[in-house]
Amino acid sequence: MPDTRQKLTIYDIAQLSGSSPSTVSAVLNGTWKKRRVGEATARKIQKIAAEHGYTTNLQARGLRRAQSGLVGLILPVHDNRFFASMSQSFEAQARERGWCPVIVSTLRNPAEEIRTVETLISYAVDYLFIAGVTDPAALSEICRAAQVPHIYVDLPGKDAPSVVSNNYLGAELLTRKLLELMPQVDDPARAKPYLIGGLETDFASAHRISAFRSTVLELRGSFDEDQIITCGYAPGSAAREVSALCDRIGGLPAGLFVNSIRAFEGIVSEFVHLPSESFEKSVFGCYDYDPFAAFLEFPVHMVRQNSNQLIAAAFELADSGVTDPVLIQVDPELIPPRTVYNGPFSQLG
Amino acid sequence: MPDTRQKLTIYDIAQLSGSSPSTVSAVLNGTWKKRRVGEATARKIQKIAAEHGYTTNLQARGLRRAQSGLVGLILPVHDNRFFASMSQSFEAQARERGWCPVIVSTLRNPAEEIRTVETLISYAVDYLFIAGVTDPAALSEICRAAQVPHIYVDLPGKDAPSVVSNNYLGAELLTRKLLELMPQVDDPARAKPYLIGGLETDFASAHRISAFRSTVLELRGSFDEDQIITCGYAPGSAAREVSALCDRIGGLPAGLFVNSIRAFEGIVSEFVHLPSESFEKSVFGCYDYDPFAAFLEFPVHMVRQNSNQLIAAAFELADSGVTDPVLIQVDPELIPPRTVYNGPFSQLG
DNA sequence: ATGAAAGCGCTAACAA
DNA sequence: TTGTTAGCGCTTTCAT
Repeated sequence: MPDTRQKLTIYDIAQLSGSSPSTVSAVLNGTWKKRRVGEATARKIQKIAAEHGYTTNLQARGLRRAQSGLVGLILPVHDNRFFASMSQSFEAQARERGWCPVIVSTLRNPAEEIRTVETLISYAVDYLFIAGVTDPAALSEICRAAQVPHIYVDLPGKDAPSVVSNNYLGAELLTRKLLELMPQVDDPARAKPYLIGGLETDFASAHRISAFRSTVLELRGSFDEDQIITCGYAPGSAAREVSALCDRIGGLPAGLFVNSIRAFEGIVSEFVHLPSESFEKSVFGCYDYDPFAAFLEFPVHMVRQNSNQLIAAAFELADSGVTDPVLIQVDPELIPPRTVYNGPFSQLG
Repeated sequence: MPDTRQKLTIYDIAQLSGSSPSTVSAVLNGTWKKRRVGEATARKIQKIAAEHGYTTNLQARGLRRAQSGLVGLILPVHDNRFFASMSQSFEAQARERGWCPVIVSTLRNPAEEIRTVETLISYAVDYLFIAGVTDPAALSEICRAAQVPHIYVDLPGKDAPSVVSNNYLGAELLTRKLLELMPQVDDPARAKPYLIGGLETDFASAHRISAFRSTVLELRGSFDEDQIITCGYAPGSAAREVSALCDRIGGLPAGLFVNSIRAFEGIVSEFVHLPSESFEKSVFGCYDYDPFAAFLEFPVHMVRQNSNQLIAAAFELADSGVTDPVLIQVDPELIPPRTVYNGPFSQLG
C-alpha cells in the first residue's frame, strides 16, 4: 500500500497509465464499455488505480453531474424503536441501490426540519424520504423549488407520493381485541375502555383515535369523549394522566389502549406501585411493539408497524419515478403478549 | 417565493446586484468582513440572495475547499437503544458545531465497514467517528492514507484517540450488586453467579467478563470457567443457552449477569414459561438499560452506558485537534430496578 | 473596497 | 478506440 501523501486524481492515473483523463474517467466510473475503451486499456487502468488506492472524488463527480448519489431520510428522532428500525431498513435498501444514505433527525422542530431539508438540498441529495415531520407542505414547497423528488413515509403529503401505516386498521384490531377480552366490571366508569397518549393534531394518532371511537361505538353502542386522553407522548405526562384517571374512576379501567410506547413507559412506571391483583380485571393494549413490554407482569397486546415494508414500498415508488401524490397503505400487525418478534435485522445487536 | 426553475448561482446574484462573483461569494459565505466588502454592498447582496431563495451549492464549495462540512459516524446498527441514543447525541453536537452529521451502520461486517469508510472519504468527510466496528486497525490505515482525522467511540483504536465506556467498572459494579443480593442456595452449582451473552473477542465484552471473573474471585474466593457462557448477542441463542444452563444446574442460578439487552430479551422469552416463584431465589443483572426491562416481574439491576458523554468527550477531543492515540474512559451507571431513566432527549418520542 | 481569473476533480461533448 | 476541452459552482490569490 503506497503512502500517497497527496490524493490521486484521474490525471495522475492518466499519466501513470499513459492514457487520457477522459479514458481513465470512463474506465473508473464504469461507462467504458459504452465508450468503447479497449479491454486492455481498461484492465491496465483499473490495475494501476487499485495499486495506488485511487478513490473517486464524489464531490467533483456530483458537481459535474449535478447529483450526489446521496439519498436522505428525515425523521423526528433516532432514539425510538420504530424510527430506528426504519433507519435500518432504509439504509439496507439505499445501499442495495447504490445510494449513500444520509439519515437526519429534526426533533419535530419545524425550523429544524426546514433547515435540514435545505442543507440536504445544498448537498444535492438525489432523493428525499420524509418521515414524521410537522409541516409537510412547507418541505414539499422547498423540494419542488429545488426540483428534488421526495416521498413521505408514515405521514401523508399532498404534493408528493406517500406511504403510510394503516393506523385505522391497527387501532381497530387492537380495540376489537381489547373489547373481546375485557372483563365484566360493575362500575360503568371502569367498564369502558380508555385511550391514552398522543395528540389529535398528529396524523397517525388522529386515525387511531378515530378507529378507537368508531369501534367502541359499533361494538358497545355508546362512547364518551372522556374515554380519550390525549396527553402527548412523553412518559411523564402519561404517568400523571393515568394516575388521574384511576383516581377519577376508582381503579384501573377494564380496558386501556395506550397510544405509543413512550406513553406506555410512563404508565408502567405508575403501575409498578400497584399490587399484582390490580391487573386482574383489566386488559392492556399498546400501539407499538417492544420486546420487553411483551413480558410484563400483565399481558399486553401490541400493534407492530411494519417499518421495513413502509420503506420498501417507498423505494418502489421512488424507483418507478412516481411523483404524483398517490397514497399507499401498509398494514400493521397485532402481536399477542409474550411474543418475540423477529425482524429482518434481529440476529444483530 | 419566486419560482426559480433553475438553481441560482453566485453569478446570477452578481448580475442582479451589479457586483462581482467574488464579492457575492465573500458576502454569502461570511468572509466579507475580513475581505472588507462595503456594508451597503453586503446588505444589498444578502437581500437579493434571500429574496431569490439562493442556497449555496455545498458540493462546489467542498470541492474547492477540499472539505465537505460533513462529519461521519459509523455504528454497527441503528436499531439498538445504546447506538440510537448515541446517534441522537452525535447529531445534536455535530449541528451545534455547524457540521452536517452523516450516520451509517455497517452491521459488524468488516467488508461493509471498509466500503463505508471509503465512501465517506470519497465525500470528503472532515472527521470520522467510529463506533463498534470489527477491525479498527484497517479503518485507521484507510483514514491515515486519506488524511482524515478520526476518533474511536466505545472501542479503542491504537492509531487514533478513543473514548470508551468503562466496561470493567460497569461490570464490577453490577457483579458486586449481584453478589450482595444473591440469596443463599444449597446446591453449589446454583449458588454461583453466571454470566451469559456476548463474545470474548469483542473488546467491551472481554472487559466485562474479566471484571466479572475478578470480582467473583475476590468476593467468593473461587471461580469456574463454566460460569461464563459467551453465546453472542442474538436473543435466540441466549434463550437456548439459559435453558440449557437451567437444565444442567437444575433450576435458575442464584445470580445471573446478562451481557447485553438483546441476550436478555431472549432470556426473558424463556423465563416467561416459568412460574413466579422460580425467581424468588435469584437476582438478575443486565449490562444495558431498557425502560421496560426495568419493570419486569422480577427485579433487574442494569448498567446504563452514557452514550451522550461518550460523544461529548469525543467531540472535545476532535475540537482540540488531538490525533494521538489517547484513551478516555467514561463511567457507566448502575440503575436499580423500577427506575425510569431520563436522558437528554427523553421528552421526545 | 472590488473585480478578474485560475482551478478544485470530474464528466461529456466533440474531435480525431 | 482515444484525446482535447469546456465547464459544474465555488473560493481565493492577485490586481486594481
